[in-house]
Amino acid sequence: MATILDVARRAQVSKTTVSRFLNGVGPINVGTAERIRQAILALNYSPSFLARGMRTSRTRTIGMIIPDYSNPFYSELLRGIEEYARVRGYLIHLANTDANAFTEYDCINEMVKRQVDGIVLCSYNRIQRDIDFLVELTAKMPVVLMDPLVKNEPISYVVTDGNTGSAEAVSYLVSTGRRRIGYITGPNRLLATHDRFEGYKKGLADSGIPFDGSIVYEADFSLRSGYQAAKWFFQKGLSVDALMAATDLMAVGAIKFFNGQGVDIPGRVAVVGFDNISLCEIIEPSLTTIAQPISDLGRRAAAIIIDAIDEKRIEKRQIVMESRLIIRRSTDAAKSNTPTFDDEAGSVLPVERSL
Amino acid sequence: MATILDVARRAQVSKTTVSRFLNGVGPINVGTAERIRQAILALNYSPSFLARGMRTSRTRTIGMIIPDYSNPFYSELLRGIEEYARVRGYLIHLANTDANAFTEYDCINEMVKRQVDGIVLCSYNRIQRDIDFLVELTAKMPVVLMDPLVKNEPISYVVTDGNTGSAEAVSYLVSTGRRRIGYITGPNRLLATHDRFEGYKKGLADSGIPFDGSIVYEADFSLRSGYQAAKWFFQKGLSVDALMAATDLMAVGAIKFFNGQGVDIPGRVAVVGFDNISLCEIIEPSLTTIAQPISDLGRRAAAIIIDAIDEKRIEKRQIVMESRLIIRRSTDAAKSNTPTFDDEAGSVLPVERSL
DNA sequence: TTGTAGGCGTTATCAC
DNA sequence: GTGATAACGCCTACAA
Repeated sequence: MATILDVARRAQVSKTTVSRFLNGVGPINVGTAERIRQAILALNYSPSFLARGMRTSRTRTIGMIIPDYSNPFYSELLRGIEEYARVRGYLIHLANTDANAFTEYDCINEMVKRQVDGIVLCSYNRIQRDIDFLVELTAKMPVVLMDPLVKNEPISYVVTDGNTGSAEAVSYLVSTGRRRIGYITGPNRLLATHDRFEGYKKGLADSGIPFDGSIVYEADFSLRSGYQAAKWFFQKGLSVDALMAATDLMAVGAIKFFNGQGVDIPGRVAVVGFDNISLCEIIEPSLTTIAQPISDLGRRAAAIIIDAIDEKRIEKRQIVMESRLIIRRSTDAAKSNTPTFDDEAGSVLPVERSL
Repeated sequence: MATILDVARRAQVSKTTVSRFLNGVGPINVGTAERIRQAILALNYSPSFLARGMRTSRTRTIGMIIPDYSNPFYSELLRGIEEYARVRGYLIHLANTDANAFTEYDCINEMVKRQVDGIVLCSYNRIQRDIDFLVELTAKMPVVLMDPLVKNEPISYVVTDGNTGSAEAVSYLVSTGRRRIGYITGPNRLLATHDRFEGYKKGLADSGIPFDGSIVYEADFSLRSGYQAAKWFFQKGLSVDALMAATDLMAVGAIKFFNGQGVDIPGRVAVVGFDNISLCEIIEPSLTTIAQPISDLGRRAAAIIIDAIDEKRIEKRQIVMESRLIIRRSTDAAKSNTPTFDDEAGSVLPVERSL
């Protein structure tokens, strides 16, 4: 590989000048610039990321840590991040934690050792020691969470408002005549879980329906756990006429169970998910859901990190995106099961708050 | 961050000795070693990847290039690669090409510039100029393809034998009384496509059924294209009693269409996919498929690269894994739609051939 | 068994 | 406008 020195020699200048040319700093004689350009072309030169990184301690790399490859939500998020990052000259380091707290810790450390410029963390891990660790980390490099962890901590995040959407979904269900609305919640330690659950309760309150903890099941976001949740409701006599789940994956699991038992959806029970992953249009009945602008979340997370680096200000930003109810067949028998093959749902206005 | 010099000073030795200690080369006095160990611990030192990379031109990074985030096949493959790589101290650089040849080329170049130690390429791109480019690349660093591109080129690959499995599936369909078996093929330029298609033809021949090109539809591996394929068959009068697709995603698309039209599966038409992604158990009817050991493919690809680096021999390896027919409801009404929540299908014996 | 010294390819700080 | 020169943190002959 050609080095900057090779270019310098060929253009008959010093490496300093070539470096200046490359980084666009300081004035350069137009003729000189042209000679350098030629030399670079002729030698097919491209600067060494390693050497650059060593000098600048910037690697043009973003670390992304996710808990579960099998959830298409993360694939979609990844897409948003990776596409945006690449356009701006960044590459992604990807690692999976299997929702394990120790692995998560290891992954973060590995990324830090690799000197990534920033980290997008989809954490499943929520004890105070880890929060402290993250706050400390945030002081050293941009970190963006895809779950707001704990309120009032000075950490950037990009999330979807799960409260409003969930409340809206409840109202919608009530408007279609449902009264006993069960809920499949996620891991209790996640704030996103709380948000959505609170929205569900708020929706009930808005409709004057008393909250009933006996029709709430705690699952773990996985398809399997959704399946088991549905089984639990079923074995209890299926006293609900609607079921909301904190994620699509769990809702799909529930539908699988109900389908297997011949429970009519939406006739006997309506089902509502959260996320709007592509699975919603594949499962039958197609799944009504509270849509997150998933790849947009990713793009914004990447933007926060890259802006922070490029503009050298590590300022915390907390972005809350709006959700949107998408009605499909699992709550409305008049809807079709046919996929639309649409691209991502239209734009939503984010609510942002700077720290 | 502490440097090797800090450690050296604290342990009262030279950087050389610390370096030796770190890399386990040359003899070191046991007492000295202990002092170094302490110093490293006390300073929370860890070597700079950048500096190391510069000296050794190794980054402990593997580049992975995939064509499509929305296909769970790649998520699963990624999982295999990433898990295996991490255990051996490697991290993944991930990039998506959207099945675009130019993007693919750019991605490869970006990875090379980043000095990844090897590349796992899921290519969608097959013109000779690119093959030459890859052969050339292979001389410089380990490259593993997940599609054998062109036969007889000295490039490593890890693939599943699509021929045998497809033939087997045809025999199976015939054994259940099917005679008119249509086929949804993939992009013509991919060898994996050919492989599976040839297997299909072989299966027909084995059963004494004449091949009929008029019931073959060329699609592009996407769900949408499978949907359209089914529509095409349907509009032609649905003269087939079975339909095989070169990927699960296309088969799922086809099922979606048939379900929408009220076409009975498997009664009116049986459907068979290829891959065994988790979607097979989510779609209804659940999808009979020719299973690839997906995450195993990933692990082996990663192993080839890491072995090549660690053992410093860039030897080409071509691994062909066996597939396995999994019968579900889309071909057999007696089967259930219930997901098994099994982990990956049992082990299969790979056939390997070294160059 | 350990230390000295040089260089990997950049960028940054000075001078000129 | 341009060029020496000194780091950045590590590995590796070569010496001792």
